[in-house]
Amino acid sequence: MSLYLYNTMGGVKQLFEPLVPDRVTMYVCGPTVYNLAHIGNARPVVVFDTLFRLLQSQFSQVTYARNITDVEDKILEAAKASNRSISSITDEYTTKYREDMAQLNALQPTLEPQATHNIEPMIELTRSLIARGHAYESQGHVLFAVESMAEYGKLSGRSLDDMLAGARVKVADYKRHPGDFVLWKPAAEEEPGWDSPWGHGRPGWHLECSAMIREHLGETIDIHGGGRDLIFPHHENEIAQSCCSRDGDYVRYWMHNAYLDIDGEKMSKSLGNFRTVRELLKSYRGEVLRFALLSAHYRSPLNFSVELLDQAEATLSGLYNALREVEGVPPHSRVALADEPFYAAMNDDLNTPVAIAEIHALSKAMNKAAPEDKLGFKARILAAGELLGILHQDPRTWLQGAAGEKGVTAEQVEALIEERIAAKLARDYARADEIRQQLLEQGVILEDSREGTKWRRESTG
RNA sequence: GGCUCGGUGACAGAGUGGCUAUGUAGCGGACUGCAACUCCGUGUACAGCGGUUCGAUUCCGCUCCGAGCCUCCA
Repeated sequence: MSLYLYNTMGGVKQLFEPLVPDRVTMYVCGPTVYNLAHIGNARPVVVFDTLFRLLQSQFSQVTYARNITDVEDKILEAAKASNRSISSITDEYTTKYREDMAQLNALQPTLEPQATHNIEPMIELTRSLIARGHAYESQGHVLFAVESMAEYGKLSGRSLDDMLAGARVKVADYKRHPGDFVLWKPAAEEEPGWDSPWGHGRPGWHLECSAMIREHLGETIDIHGGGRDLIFPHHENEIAQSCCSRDGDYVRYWMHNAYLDIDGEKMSKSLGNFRTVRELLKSYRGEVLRFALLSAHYRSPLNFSVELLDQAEATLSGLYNALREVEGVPPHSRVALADEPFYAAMNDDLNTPVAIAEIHALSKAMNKAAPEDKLGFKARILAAGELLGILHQDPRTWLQGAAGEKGVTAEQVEALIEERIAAKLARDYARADEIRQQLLEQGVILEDSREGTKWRRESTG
């Protein structure tokens, strides 16, 4: 089964082949830890976690790094505004970030390098850029000279002329060219900083990724991912830094996810139209959020709304309901992934909507299958779910433990079911219906079957 | 202004030059004591106008609308 990925560099789907056979290196831009992650920030996490799972299913050694940016102007501002130390802020939000992403069933990356622990490689990188004539020092800053790189702008498909034409930024007087960007900047006495050949200072935004990739993953990596909005300038500048500091490739496959829209507008911190993951987890289980994020292809914008989450929850419950009907856990027999339609969809540039549709097809087939065949379908559904990071819970737990769990307890429900069974045996259908109605008002749905009465909580938003 | 990317049925969302995407919701039927679940069926969906073609939602052009990047942002 061949994996095809859309490469932003070049703009076409390509067959994915790691540089070193059976060994994959992937780096994804992680959070700047100065506040809570919003659901838009969670999209790349879920998308690349899913890719991580897919890669692990076919390559024996997959190294996945996701950085933590713990030095940045926003953090300094946050510290100043709240009168707290930098580290107390970055520690708090690093922890919360990990907690939130774990709720989305995102696996821990292989590595989580932190910027402040990798200053030396950044200084080294800067030094080599100066030595090779691609960077210069000016008024305490070290800047990358974009004109020194013939291919600058290749990833984002823009030329220096285009950028100048649209320049809305006032150009700092220490820049030779308006497009030059900061590698190292001076820090005021009271600001955090590190000693460098260019004085007390701190790194520019783009520097850490280039330096940490080289430090932890190597000169050339296979996959680099992040949100679309990072294409320019962030990733463009990373390429400039890394490619100009030595010879050779930097990243072989660039992948970028589209963002979440709210009312047709991008969800973003600056627009203020965001919902934090932490807030949403109060109303929806992490699996619902994850499923919702996977319901659109990663390169398409996704309309985010309460309706989307409610639909996601209803859909998941339908699948869990089908799984509950099939008693027993499939043996750990290998599902032949290569033969599975859902696997083919995943290998087609991570086409999760189609993969999900294939799970529905399996679910439907399982419902109609002869009893002895059902377990086989269940195994295939669970294998598909595992690849997507969903359907990993016990169906009963899922169905009976909906978010909130307000109202009646499981024990009360069971007791009422007993009473209702007795009423039914006595042909007291009025009482039986009364109990059903009473439970329904508490958000509990009963399902009678030959094997007895099952129940589940209604999906709620 | 420069550079990109989109407009699919109530909602979400794939995909394709001619064949049911899929799901949620709705409607009809089977099943059920009644329900639920499940199954079966169901909706003049592809922004508009031209063009290419035997045939276009799918290719090309134009128009309208929307979004993104160019400045911190997943």
